[in-house]
Parts: sequence; structure tokens; C-alpha cells
Amino acid sequence: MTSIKDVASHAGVSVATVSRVLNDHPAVRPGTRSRVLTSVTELGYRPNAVARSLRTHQTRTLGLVISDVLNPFFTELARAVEDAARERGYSVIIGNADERAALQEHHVRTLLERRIDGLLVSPTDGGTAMMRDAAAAGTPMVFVDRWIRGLDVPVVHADGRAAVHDLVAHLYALGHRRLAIIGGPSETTTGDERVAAFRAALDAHGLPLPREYTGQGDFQTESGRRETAAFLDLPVPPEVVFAADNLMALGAMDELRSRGLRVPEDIALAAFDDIPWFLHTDPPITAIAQPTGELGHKAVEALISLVEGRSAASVTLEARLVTRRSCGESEGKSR
Amino acid sequence: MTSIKDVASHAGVSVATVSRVLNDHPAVRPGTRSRVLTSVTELGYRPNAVARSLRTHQTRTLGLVISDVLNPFFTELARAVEDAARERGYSVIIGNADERAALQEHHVRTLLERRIDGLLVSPTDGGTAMMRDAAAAGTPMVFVDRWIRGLDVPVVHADGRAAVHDLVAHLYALGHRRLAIIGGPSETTTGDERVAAFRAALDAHGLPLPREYTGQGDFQTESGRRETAAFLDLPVPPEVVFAADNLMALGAMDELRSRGLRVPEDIALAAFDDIPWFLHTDPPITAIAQPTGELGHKAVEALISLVEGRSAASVTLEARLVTRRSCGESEGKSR
DNA sequence: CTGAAAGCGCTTACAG
DNA sequence: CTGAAAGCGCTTACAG
Repeated sequence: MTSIKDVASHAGVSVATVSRVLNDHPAVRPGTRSRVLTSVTELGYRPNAVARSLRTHQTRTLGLVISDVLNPFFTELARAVEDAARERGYSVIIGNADERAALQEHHVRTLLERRIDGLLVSPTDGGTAMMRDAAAAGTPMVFVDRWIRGLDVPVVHADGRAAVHDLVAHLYALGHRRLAIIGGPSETTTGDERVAAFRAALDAHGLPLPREYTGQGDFQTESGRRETAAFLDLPVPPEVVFAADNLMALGAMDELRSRGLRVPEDIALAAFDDIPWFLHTDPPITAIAQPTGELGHKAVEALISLVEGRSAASVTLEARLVTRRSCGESEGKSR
Repeated sequence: MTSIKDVASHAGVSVATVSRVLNDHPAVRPGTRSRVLTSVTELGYRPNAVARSLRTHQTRTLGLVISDVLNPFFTELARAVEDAARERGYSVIIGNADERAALQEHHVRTLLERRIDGLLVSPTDGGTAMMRDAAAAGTPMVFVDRWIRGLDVPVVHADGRAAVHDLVAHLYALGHRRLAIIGGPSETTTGDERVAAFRAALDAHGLPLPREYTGQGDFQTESGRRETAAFLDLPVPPEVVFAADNLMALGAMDELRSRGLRVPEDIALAAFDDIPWFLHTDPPITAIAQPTGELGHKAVEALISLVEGRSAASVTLEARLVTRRSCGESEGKSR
């Protein structure tokens, strides 16, 4: 592979001069500059970012560890993160934890060894030693969507409490009284807090949330199916199932379908996270939509602040309810 | 950040010895080894992959440039690629071209500067100079799903011709005679060949494919909507719309829905690429399924062969038809 | 089994 | 405006 040295000798200058031209250093005579540039194209020279990073101690790269690439919410988030980063001259390396703490650990380690300038994480678990060490060691770091309690790391997320309250009010108005939820892992903040928000909203309506109506999922499809099956096998099944993410809602639909049950006639369904397909399912699904793109942008903004030595504050955005037909009403506002 | 030098002095050995321990070199006395390992954990040392890569001329990283992360087909492909790579000790950096040639170019350049060991691409266009140069320069490279004609680069893809033929036979049997297709960009092989396969299958049934039934999409949602609208505004609209990918099928559904048309009563719909949600749409959508996971695995296998100096052959797998209700029949085999 | 030393491809004070 | 030289953090022949 051709190096800066080849370019230098081809152009008849020193490597220092080539470097200056490549980095747009002002103190280079125009004639020299164009001679170097010509050599660069003639030789098809491509700078070695590895060497540059070793020397400059920065990679201009951000690491993003997400819980599950196959979850459209995270895909959209990743896309927004990449866009925002690119606009500011950073690349991003994505690690997919697949909702497994061990895999998350693997990606964090790999990213740290690659000396990424900053780390964006949506943690799969309650906080491993490595993550705590990284935070303590001063690695620029921001949590997005989910976070780890007790760490001094900015968090960019959407608060769904008001939207969950709206959802419960909507369900209550439709006459539903037996409401069940499929939550995420209790180690994750979103797993935890969505259930808490649901419970608080039920409470405000004088409704109970019995243990058997609290399914324990893992944010992936299969758990949605499994927990829905458990609900349906109860002596008194719920009238509504609220899935804490779109993948578990998919699993719930799989189960309902295999049992030949109709939504919303036989049972109502709602989901956290809105996705384009929810408009075309049978029936269209009532969902709580997060401002996903904005979350990604704000998270990058905060992280780059940290990377460049400035401070960064946490950001809380609002989620909102989008009602469709899956809970029994004719369609309201949608998109 | 603590370096190998710190570990060496802490353990009272040379950096060479630390390096040997870290790389599992056999010629290290057990006592020395454990002393070094202790220092490593005590200091919280994390190897610098940047320095190592500069020295060894390998990054153990593969680059993957996909056409669109928001397309579930590519997300699933990316996930399979990452899994396969990780199993073999490689990381992967994903670049999202968003179906834009300029963005693809940006990612390829960035990945090359980072000195990735090999490049996996699903090209958005007919072949830019950079891609040709990279191939000519001997960069280990494999195309997946889509490819660029005239380059000596292995291709891992699924042949959809038989499945398209099955689809047309299915449509014909249901009495449909006016069939339209929304194709992808003609510069892409999949954009091109899916239309060609469709045309050939129609031909085999003695059916024409008039120009006005050949929509020109770009594999993204909005184009599916636009082309469907154009079909519907025709004096004699088609009886069936076949979208060459799932995103354009989504756009088609958006348009049909906004016009209050029913599928399949008013118009039939089928799509290339199967996704989990197609089972739950109204109605479930007939689709051509690719062996996505296997494509990803085979592609990585081929690329690593090249990276490690061995040769690699192209691989062609088969796509298959999955019939559901969107074309007018009761459900057949599905999943 | 272990260490001293060269070198990977850059950038950047320091001189001139 | 330009160059010589040091150094980033590793790995690996070469000696011993």
C-alpha cells in the first residue's frame, strides 16, 4: 500500500509537507500544494487512519452499543445517530448486544480497545463492572433510551409516563378493566419504568395490577408470544395486553393469531414504540411513539460535547399516544 | 491511558514479554506470565488495538456497506454478517448508504482509510471509480445480494427467478391478467433482474408487461407509494402490484389505504423479501423469501477466505415463494 | 525463556 | 514556507 513516504518522494518534498497539505495546514506554498495533490491522485494514495489515530490520540469515531438491531426502534435510533455523527465529522461503529449482557460486554471491550472517542450505550443490563470502570476512567459516555442507575453519565431518553397515562385513560374509556402488561427485564430501566408507569396509571383509575397480569418479557418476539399465552391460559384472562416494545407486540400477535383470536373483539392490544407497519396490521395497533430521531441527535450532541471537553446535560423528551383500532375504538389521530 | 510500558515496569519485565503474554506466545515462563497478568488487571490495562493494527497490518475488522439499514432485509443481513464474523474473531463496521451513491462512496473511503481487512458491499449503484479501484488494488471484497457487473469479485446472492415464476403462476391461476411491477433502480442488479425475471415469467404465460405497468422505484417507501398512485391513475389500472422489496410494498399499502382500496378485493399485492410483519398485515402479504441469514454467513465465509489469502467462489442460493391472502386466495404455506 | 531495538505510517513542535 | 527528528503503542526477528 502506498504511504506518505511514497507521495513525498514522488512530489520531491518531505513527508512533513505532504502531511501539511493533507491536513489543510495554511503554511504551504500553493505550488507545493498542487504538486503534492497531483502525486496523491497519481499514486492513488489513501491516508492510513490507523497511523494517524495512533499519533493524534483520536479516532473521530463513536461507538454505539444497542440492545437489538432487529428491533426497528433501535435501527431507527442507530440511523439517526449515524447521520448526526457524520454531519459532525465522526464515524460510528455499531455493536449489537442482542439483549445479552455478555455480548454487550464484548462490544464495549472491543470498542474501548479500538480507542473510540466516545461511547453511546443503551444498556441491556443493570450495569457491569466494565461499564462502571469505563465511566469511572472518564471515557466520554452517554446513555440513550435505557441507562444504568448510579453512574454519573448523561442520559438522553423519552419519558413515557404521560403517554402511558393517556393510554390507560383511553382503555378505561373503552370499558376495559382487566389490563395486563408484558414488561421488559427488570434490570433495564425501560423494562422497569414502563411497568411502574402502567401501574401508576391503573392506580389513578382505581384499577389493580395483579401479579398474574404482569408478564416478564425480554423485549424480544418469543417472550411476547410466551407471556401472551400465559395470560390466555389464566382462569380469568385480561381484556387488554400492553406490550412494552414492538417486538413483544409482534409475538403477542403471533400467539393470538395461532389461537384464532380477533383483535380487538376478543382481546385488545397496545404497544410501546410505534413502527410504520402498525398502520397496516390487522387491526392497526395503538402505540406509544417515541421521538426516535431526536433522541439519536440529542445523544450525539451530548456525547460530542463530552468528547470535545465540554460538559453535557441529560435530556428528557416526551413520548406520545397514537390511538388506532386495536383497543376497540374507531381510528383516532394517527399518521 | 495505561500502556504496555506501564504494565512492563509494574511487573518488572520488558514490554516484549508483556506482549508475548498478551498474545499467548508459548515461550513464557508460567511465573512470569502470572506476574504480568496480575499487573494487567491491577492497572486495568486495555490493549491499544490501533497500535497493534499499525504494527501487524491487520485490523481484524470487516467493512459492510449496505444499501439501507431501515430495510429489514438488510438489517437481518447485517445481523447475520456480524454473528458470522464474530464467531471467527472479526468485528464488523457497518456503513449505511441509504440508497445514495455518494454516501456509499463516503463509507467505502472511510473504511478503506481505516484499513479494514475486507469489504462486503451491497452496491447502491452501477459501480463507481472508487469501488473499481479498490477491487483492482486487490482489496479483499465480496458482493452480497447486489453486485457490480464486470468486476472480478465473488457474489453471494439469492436467485429469485424460479420464485418469481411461481408467483406469476400463482397469480395467473387466480385469474389475474394485468400484472404490474415496481422495480428498483436499473443500475442495481436486483432492481434490474427482478423486473427481467417478472417479464420472463409473464412471457411464459403469454402475458405482456406494458411500459405503464413497469414502475420505477428506488427500493424506498415513498417510491412505492408514488408508483402505486401512478398505476391507480391509469385508465386501465393493473389487477396486481408486485413490489420489488418490502419497503416499496409498505409504500404501496400506504397509498391503497389512503384511497380506501381493499386488498385483494380491489387490487392484489405481492412483495419481494419476506418480513415477520407480513404475517399480520391486513391481509397477510404474499412474498418471496430470501435465505437472508445464510446469505450473510456465506458472504462472510467467502470474504474471510480472501482475507486469509485463499480463493473464494460465488454462491447462489434460491429464494422461495410464500403465498398468503394478499393476492386473493386463502392462505397456503406460510410460517 | 527474556530483552534491546527496529519499525509500522503518521503528526507536530522545533529550527532554519 | 519547509525539513529533520521524535514519538504514538505496539510486535517480532535477532541475540543471548
